[in-house]
Amino acid sequence: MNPADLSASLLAVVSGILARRGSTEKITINDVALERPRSREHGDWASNIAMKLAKPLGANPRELADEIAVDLATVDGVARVDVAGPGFINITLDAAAAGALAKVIVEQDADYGRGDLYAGVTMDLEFVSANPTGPLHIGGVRWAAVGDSLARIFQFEGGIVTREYYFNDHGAQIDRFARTLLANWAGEPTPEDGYGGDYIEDIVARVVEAYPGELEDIPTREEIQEVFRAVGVEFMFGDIKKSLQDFGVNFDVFFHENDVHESGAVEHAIDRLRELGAIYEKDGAVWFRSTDYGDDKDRVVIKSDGEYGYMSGDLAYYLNKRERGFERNLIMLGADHHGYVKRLMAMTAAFGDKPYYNLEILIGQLVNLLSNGVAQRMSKRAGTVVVLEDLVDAVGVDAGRYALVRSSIDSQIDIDLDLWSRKTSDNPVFYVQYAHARTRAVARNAEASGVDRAAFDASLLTHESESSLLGILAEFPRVVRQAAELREPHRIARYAEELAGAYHRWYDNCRVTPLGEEPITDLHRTRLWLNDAAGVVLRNALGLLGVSAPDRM
RNA sequence: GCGCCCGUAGCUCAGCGGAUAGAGCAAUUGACUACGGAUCAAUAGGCCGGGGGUUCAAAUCCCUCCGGGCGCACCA
Repeated sequence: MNPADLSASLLAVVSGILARRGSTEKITINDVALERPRSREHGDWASNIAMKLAKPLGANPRELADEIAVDLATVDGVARVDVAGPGFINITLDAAAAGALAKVIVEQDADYGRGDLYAGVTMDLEFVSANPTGPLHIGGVRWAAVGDSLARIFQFEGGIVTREYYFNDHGAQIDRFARTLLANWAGEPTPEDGYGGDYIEDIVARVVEAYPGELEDIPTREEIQEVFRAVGVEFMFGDIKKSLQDFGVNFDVFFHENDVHESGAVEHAIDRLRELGAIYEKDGAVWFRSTDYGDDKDRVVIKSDGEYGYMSGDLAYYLNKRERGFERNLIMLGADHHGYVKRLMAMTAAFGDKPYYNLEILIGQLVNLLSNGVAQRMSKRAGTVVVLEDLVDAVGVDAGRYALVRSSIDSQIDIDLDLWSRKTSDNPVFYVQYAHARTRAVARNAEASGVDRAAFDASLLTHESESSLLGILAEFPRVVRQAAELREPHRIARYAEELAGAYHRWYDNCRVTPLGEEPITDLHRTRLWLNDAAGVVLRNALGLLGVSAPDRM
């Protein structure tokens, strides 16, 4: 008996009552969704359907609840149904019905929790996309952790997911980067709009090293700068890729902005908008009439000097993604880019697509760094950069990823570097990982003392901590689905913590291996199933976060 | 001025229409001759930023004010 079965039973019961009352009120499976009560004394599952239906039926919610309760109590596997408060229906399953789940989970193993929310849907997730003008700073790292986790969640829900990095190797930022390298090489001061930071010197040295001849022999300054641009960007790009790989984030596509310009895709996109009547000319420039689609102001696509405006690249890139066949396109951006949302949605609508469906922009708040309790301002140009490697060096990949993915992206998060670099375990990731390691230790001990999974009798799982653990295990598929729908991976992390807590409590109360000379019984064997089920779900949850589930710590 | 996000326990943050608002850390107390004590049990700590409104029911939805962060170029 899982929540879906129970919902179906409840639906049948309520439909029967509606028919009996001669009501034309229509209800669906969504109306009878069960929730897990906060307090254990309210049973395993609760429904508020009676309160929802009371008004349209003109009925007293408590009486209606009583009526539902009587019928529901006859359902197989339901031990007790109580009506409480203003009309809550609290359902308690019998131990056998609730406990059967443990075996199901162990048998489904890595597939437990998998859903079909996005079955067969092509999805492109674009994230990080930092300019190759420096190492990955901490802000970009948040999206690496969150974006990769989201991709895993979508895949778990059946989505056909592409992880994509938009590599901006075209614009003025790259020119600034090249000029900075050139100036450093020539022993000149860093240009006013250039980049600071120790890595500049390093890159310069590597470019000099990599260049087959002598840079001094190149006749013009422009040509030398071009060498620094091409080779320097390549190095930077390689460094970023490697950092991400080491962080467990692997992109399927690295898309170069240059391609979009060189392939004629920009003209193609503008032509397309022109056909659709969304393009006009004014003051010698070419404009996209984005205000027709909800934007605050129209946007320049070709400047009066003939150069392409910034947005032209976005137009071409989006169209390119659609032409590559992606139904859903998600872009993750930092809060400093939230102003883009309207114009990108206007673009989506102008192309005849559905805003917030074919294109979604996820805006995440910035990460603050605290050092000695003082916020550090990050600036690439000033060189006060905290990069991915700093975080990994301080706390490791697992803790780093977990910490970044544990909070809602709507919240700014503070990362106290002093605290984190202490490597103490005041980070919940250890709590969760330890719970998993413990499930493995218990399984090892069970094997050593002769407890196996030859028997399974769910009716023996009667301890309070067992029904509590089972209730949480049952929720995993719903949590995954919700995390996918809301694009909120942090829900998985919070769930994992709750599960770890329930597991530790169960461990404290219920032994899998017998003590001393006690004989091995079916209770021990059945508990081994439950133990392993908890291990499976902890492992699956951590897997969705890109965090390892160690067997030993 | 306009726009987006946030204001919940000492700290970092969950909860986003339901029943007594939660977790981790920090504090106090207790449990190791019991499957790893990296654990567990207990105590203490909240006008859920302020004020209106909608609802049977609001931390959650709407309005407004206050406070904080980030944006509003023919820059990228």
